[in-house]
Amino acid sequence: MQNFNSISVENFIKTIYQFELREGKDTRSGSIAKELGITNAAATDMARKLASKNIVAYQKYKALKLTADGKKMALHIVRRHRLWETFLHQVLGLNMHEIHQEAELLEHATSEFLLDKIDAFLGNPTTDPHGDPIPNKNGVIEKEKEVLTLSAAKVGECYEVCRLVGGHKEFYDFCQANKLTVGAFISINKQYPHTKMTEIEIGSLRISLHADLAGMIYLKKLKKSAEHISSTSKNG
Amino acid sequence: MQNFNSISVENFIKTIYQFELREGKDTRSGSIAKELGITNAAATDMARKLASKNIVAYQKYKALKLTADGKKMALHIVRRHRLWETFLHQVLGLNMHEIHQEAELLEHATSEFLLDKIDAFLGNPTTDPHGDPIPNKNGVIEKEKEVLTLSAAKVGECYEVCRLVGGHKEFYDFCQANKLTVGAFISINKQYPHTKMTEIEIGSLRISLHADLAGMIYLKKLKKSAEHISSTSKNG
DNA sequence: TTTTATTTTTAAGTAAACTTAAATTTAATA
DNA sequence: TATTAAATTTAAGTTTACTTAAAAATAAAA
Ligand SMILES: [Mn+2]
Ligand SMILES: [Mn+2]
Ligand SMILES: [Mn+2]
Ligand SMILES: [Mn+2]
Repeated sequence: MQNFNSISVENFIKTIYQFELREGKDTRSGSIAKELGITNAAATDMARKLASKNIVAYQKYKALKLTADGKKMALHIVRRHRLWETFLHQVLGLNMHEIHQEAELLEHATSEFLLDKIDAFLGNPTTDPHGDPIPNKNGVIEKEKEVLTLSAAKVGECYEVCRLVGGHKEFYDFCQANKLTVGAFISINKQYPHTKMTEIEIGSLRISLHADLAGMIYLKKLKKSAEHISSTSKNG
Repeated sequence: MQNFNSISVENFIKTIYQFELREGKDTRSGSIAKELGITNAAATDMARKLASKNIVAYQKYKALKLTADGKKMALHIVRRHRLWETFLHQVLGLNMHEIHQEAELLEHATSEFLLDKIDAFLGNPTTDPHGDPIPNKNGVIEKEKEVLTLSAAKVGECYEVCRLVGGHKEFYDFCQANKLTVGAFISINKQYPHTKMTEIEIGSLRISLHADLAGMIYLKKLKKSAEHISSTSKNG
């Protein structure tokens, strides 16, 4: 494609891409800086530099946006990240948090050649262990399905957990401890809008989650009945 | 152990370590610079910097030497490199040259945690696919066996190929094309000291190699007879 | 042992990726 | 709307890992 980008540049581009998608996150330079653990000044410098290379569409004081080129780059990095996550999970058995951490480094040290080998070895997977879609070799990614979070789910309905969008250890520890894994089946017992709590049932467990956590758990509605569900859970 | 070293520092330390071992290679700053593709001036800078951190024992105009600390660091990098090579070969089926290239990058992006997982997955291997020993977790490496190269082998004797010390694609391509793999059995037909050629027999093949290549192929003497050998070759 | 060639070091400078501190702009609030 | 607060940008400076060019030291050749 073009010459090679540094780790700092790759992380910067990837972060903008991810923040553009996730609601509740903006792509102002300050937010990107905070996520990357650098100062606002450094983020501005980087934004200006990438703008000169037509990777970022930069306007002073405005939110950062990727150009078409930038987005394509981001998708290639995301592909490396998610294929590594899938590989580390399936082959070496690392857990949700561990795969993320390791992939964060490996994504910057992986040739196209090696990536193809990993992809083929895994049988060209389309989602990673967190339920996130893996862009294909051309940078094409399955567009976000009409998903809803646990916070927005309807009382009485049954759902399948299809995505865990966290990133931090504590979140995944909580999910694992409560059998909230991708593919798990749950039903909604009650919503408490004022306190922002959701009470769910998973297997024989009944747990209450605050929106801070529930908003990171994405669901897919099921047709099946609740009774049927409890006996066919994929995970657990 | 200590804070983290950059990729440049890791490659520098590793190169000194490897050049210290390989005969025909010296560790003068110019040699290291050439190997790393940097200028002599840059190598001198790095040597002085690492000397200030007690990683390199540096004296002006003298060959570079690692301190005890430096050697320990080098062994940890070598461990990462060789475990990755083994993993890529055994799990993803990459060839001799490919594993080296990829490991050259991955070795700098691998946590102790992940390395332990890889090590355990492989069953704590002690040699990599090139026949090179893998240092253990504490940086202890099996000391070089009394090995001889193909150039120095005796006519009429039988040997097992135990190490391919090349590094460049063409060498490995040549070896693979001629069934010269680690574990292969060969016998020496003739030595031509003046032209520095060695004629060997491997299976039904009879090939002649110049010392430039033959010097990179290490052998272990066998007790078995040549007849027995041809029917029990591990590789091929 | 001179002279010459090679190697190494020093000096000065660059680019990337940061930092802190001050100036500017935008957003929020009284 | 005027004032204050928060975010962003600019300016200036640092560290790392290089570079080129000149000076100094070592090694090789005459
Ligand atoms: Mn990363
Ligand atoms: Mn993921
Ligand atoms: Mn390397
Ligand atoms: Mn090797």
